[in-house]
Amino acid sequence: MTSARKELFPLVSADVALFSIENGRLVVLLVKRANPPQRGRWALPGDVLKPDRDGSLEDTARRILRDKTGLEVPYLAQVATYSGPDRDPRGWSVSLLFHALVPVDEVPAVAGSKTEAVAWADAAAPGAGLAFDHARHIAAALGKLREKVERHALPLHLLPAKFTLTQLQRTVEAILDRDLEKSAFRRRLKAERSLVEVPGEFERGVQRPAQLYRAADGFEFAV
Amino acid sequence: MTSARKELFPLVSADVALFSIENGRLVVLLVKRANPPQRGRWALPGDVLKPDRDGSLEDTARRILRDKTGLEVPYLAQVATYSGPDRDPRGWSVSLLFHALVPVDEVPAVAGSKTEAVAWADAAAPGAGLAFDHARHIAAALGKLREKVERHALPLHLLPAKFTLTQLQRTVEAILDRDLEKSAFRRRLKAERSLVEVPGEFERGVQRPAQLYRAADGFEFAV
DNA sequence: TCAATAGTGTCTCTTAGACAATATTGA
DNA sequence: TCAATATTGTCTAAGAGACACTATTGA
Repeated sequence: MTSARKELFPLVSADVALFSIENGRLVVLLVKRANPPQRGRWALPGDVLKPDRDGSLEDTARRILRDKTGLEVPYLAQVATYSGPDRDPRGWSVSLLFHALVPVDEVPAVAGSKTEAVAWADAAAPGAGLAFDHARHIAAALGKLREKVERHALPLHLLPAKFTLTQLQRTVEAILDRDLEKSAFRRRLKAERSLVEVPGEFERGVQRPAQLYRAADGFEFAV
Repeated sequence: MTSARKELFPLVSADVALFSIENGRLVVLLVKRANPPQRGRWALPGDVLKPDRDGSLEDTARRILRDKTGLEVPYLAQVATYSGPDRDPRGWSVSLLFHALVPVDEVPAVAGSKTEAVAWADAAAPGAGLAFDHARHIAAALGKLREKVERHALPLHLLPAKFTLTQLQRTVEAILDRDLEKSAFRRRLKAERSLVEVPGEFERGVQRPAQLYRAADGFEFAV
């Protein structure tokens, strides 16, 4: 039976690269696998499709994140699909990779509150020894994220509801791993409609207060 | 058994939007379905994954094109994955959509040589009444193609091995559905390394001969 | 010579990068 | 007043669009 299944029906699953910002660094969520195969190794959160519970593979991805982190993510999108007989020791498999963004102010909640072992890893260098082909998955998910941001999509889903332009710039810099020119960056933002000022609200510090902004109504993380 | 399969194992398949140029128009290949479901309706060429024969879903896509058209396409890439319980009457299904390009000089061979009913349709208006969600698939595949070309990827796989700059420009215009400025277009090409002159070879007509070019070694259809 | 298209030159406009100058707060 | 950023302005360079001009062939 197992053999028959192997021959005729591939294993279908979803994996999620959940990104956030921690201390100004772009990080990705890993979980320590509690079950075989690859038990004990770090991996992206993932699970097999449950046709009786999931209305789509995107639903599968959302279910995975709910189960592992308790979060409803504000942004989730397909990155790529991987398939073949050798990716998973259980047999012919298809897995759909998603990437998702979670606001920086929810990061502590994720890392702290779970019984399962979860950890944030540097997105650009998640470490060696990951399960399956997940090192490649992370690289692909990051590549897709960078591609969008390079094309001027604003990763507002990584920020709190209200944020300063400098915070946004630091976030974009963390994703692209390079410094941006302040005045050019701000000029670009003004030309768009993605942001709106929150009138009269400022972030205060030991310096001139910074205007707070929020995402415009109907904002989407896309070009 | 069928019911058990429905519950536990989704149907996994691949569909391919094969694009080419016909009389200066961007066209996409449709086949008339010979078997249920949706028998007799026009659809993208597609088939279910055969785990015993396919090394990946990309292999499935190549096999589909080989079977329906006899062609080995020079370019094939993932567009998106669609999934859910209601897309296909046979039950929970996952289908991976690819787009592919075939050179304009192979178009007559495709349309003519097959026993199955195949036809080229206008890619931007493939007509009503397509099977499944394939109208949406075509739109998505075309959107992905346009996105790449907008980002300055050159669709050389749609052209013969040797081509003129005007032929290339017409091809890009067919994809984007708008006219381009000749001098700006050529300036852009010169700045890249994607093309090389074929020394001493020209396309002749009733006008000044046009220099022939070919894709540079290692050319890839990407940004 | 002319029609037809290949190929080039030049102007302008927009946008991005570099960098400097000014603004406003808490300490 | 000063340190520390926020915010704005200005110069320059690169690239894109518009448009016109020159080049070369067959008929």
